[in-house]
Amino acid sequence: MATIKDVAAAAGVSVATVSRVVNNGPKVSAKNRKLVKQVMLDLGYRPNANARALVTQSNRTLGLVFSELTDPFFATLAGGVEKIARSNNIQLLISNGLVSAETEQRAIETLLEQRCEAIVVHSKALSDQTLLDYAEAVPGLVLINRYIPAIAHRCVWLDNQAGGEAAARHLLSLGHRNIACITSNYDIEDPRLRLNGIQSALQQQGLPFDEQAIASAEPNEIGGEQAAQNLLARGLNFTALIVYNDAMASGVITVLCDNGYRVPEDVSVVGFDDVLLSRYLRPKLTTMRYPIEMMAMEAAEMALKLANQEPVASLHKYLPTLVKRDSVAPPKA
Amino acid sequence: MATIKDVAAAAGVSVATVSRVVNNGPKVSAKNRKLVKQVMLDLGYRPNANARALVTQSNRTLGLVFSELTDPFFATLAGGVEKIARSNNIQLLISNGLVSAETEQRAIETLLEQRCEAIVVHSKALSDQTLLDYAEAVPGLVLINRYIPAIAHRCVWLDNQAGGEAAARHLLSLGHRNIACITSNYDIEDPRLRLNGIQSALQQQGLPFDEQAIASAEPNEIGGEQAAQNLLARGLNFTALIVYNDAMASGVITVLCDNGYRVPEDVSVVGFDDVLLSRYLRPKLTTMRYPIEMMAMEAAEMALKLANQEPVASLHKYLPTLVKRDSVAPPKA
DNA sequence: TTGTACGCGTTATCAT
DNA sequence: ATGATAACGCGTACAA
Repeated sequence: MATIKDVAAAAGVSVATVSRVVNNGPKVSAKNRKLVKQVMLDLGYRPNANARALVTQSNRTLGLVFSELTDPFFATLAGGVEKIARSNNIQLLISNGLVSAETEQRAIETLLEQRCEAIVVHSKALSDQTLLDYAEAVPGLVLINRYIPAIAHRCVWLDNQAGGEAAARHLLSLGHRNIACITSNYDIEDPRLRLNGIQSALQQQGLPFDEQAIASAEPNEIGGEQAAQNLLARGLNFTALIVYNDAMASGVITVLCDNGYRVPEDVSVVGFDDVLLSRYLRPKLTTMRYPIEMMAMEAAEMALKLANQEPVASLHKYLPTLVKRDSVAPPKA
Repeated sequence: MATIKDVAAAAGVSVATVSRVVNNGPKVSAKNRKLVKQVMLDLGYRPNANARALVTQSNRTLGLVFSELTDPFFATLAGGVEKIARSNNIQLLISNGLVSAETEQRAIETLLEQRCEAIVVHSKALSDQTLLDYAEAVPGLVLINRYIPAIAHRCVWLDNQAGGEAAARHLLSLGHRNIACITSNYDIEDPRLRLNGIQSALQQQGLPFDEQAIASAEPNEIGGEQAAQNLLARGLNFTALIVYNDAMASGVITVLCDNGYRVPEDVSVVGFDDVLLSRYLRPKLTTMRYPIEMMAMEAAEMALKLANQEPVASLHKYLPTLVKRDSVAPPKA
């Protein structure tokens, strides 16, 4: 590919002049400017972003560490980050952290080697300390879906406990007293926090929280089916089900229907995330909205600001909100 | 951030030696190798990928031009590309082409400035000629979901016409004679080709293709709802519906049910794409599977090979296959 | 085994 | 207004 030297030679000017017209620099004669532009076109010249990054010490690139593009939740997250990158004319570099601490770390390292100015990290496997170290070393690094008090202003996170509590409260207010839970078996804090929230809402009503009424599985449709089957097999009496996420809820509803339970007449179901899917399900899913796109956009904006030495707010906590649709009803008398 | 010089100085060796240990070069004493590695850790040294790209003339980066991460179809596409990039230890650079020719072109240009060795392009707006020019200029560029005969070996595409035909054939074989269509109003060739396929299947049975039985709208759930309403409003008799994609089909089913039609007892519905959603719908959607992830993976692999001067097969055409689920049944007698 | 020095494509400084 | 030229951080041929 043609370099700036080639252009300079072909146009009979110096590289300095070419550089000026490339960057719309001020001091260059109209005649030369036109000439150089023509030569650039003829040669198919495109400035080399790598060389440029080297000398300017900034490559206008935003890195994103996260796991699965195929998962609608993460796709929405990535979409939010991409929007901000685009509107700022910044390139988006994506690095997959999968689920293990090792790959997450390697993903961050790769981004650092690329000298991304800003980085948005979704990490569940890395320790607080490791993340703290990175945050200290990289000004433009922000955490999404994770809260570490020492760097609270660099974290964009959701109050999972409040979410669990709100879901349970809603059911309680309708009169439900036998509430079962289906949760994720991933060893991260999100499921625990949501469960805590549920428990807390129950306790405030003086109701017990039966450990037997909790089933866990992989946080996807299949997992939802399995967990629902396990729950049914225990022969419990429940009129409502709080499910870890919408994907699981979908599987849950399927199993419920297959076993002759009507949703919501016999069993109410509440999901979590408010992923696109929840609007397509029948009945349409009542769920806790996880404003992940908005959060991702804020995270990206913060990362850009921080990379640019600009200040950011000190708290970026989001609250899930209840989206009432058709999968919840009062319990039968 | 520490440079190779800093490390060299701190370790009391030359930059050449440091470079050797960084790249696991052969000729360096065990003592020095260990020493340098330690110093790198102490200083938090990370090789600068930009500088490296400059001198090696390759930056191990794969670019992807496409539109909407949030759309499950495109997310799956991106996921496929990402998989290949990851397994080859290559960075993924994402550039949004939105829908316009101008932005698509700018997206490609940006990727070229980054000197991506390989590029996968999903373009609907750019002209054949423009794409041809890029393909000629960039050896590692491949097109996905687009077929340009002159560079057939650089295209990974789906036979949309065959898809439409197969969908129609399936319904015909079940005895349906009144088939209506809901299509996308985007001005790209895919909807036209699918319609052609349907028409062809009908003609082979000596059946007419009623232009009145076609409704078009935006290719999403809302569009599906609108198109279905329009179709119903025309008071046509149809026992089956071929819909442009699964998202639209979802809206279609909703409207159908709301109007007292049962799916599939009263009306059969066939979707297109076999997006995750289709398995969650009730009834589960019968649809034409668009093997987009596989196609994306092949496109990415091809791009990498071509960038590496390796040969690739001459044809990469995919056929949509029928996925029978629960939204299709024979017409009532 | 180790070090020196050049070049990769740019930008930016300083003369002219 | 224009042109040399010194960085930027790194890989590597060549010399030692």
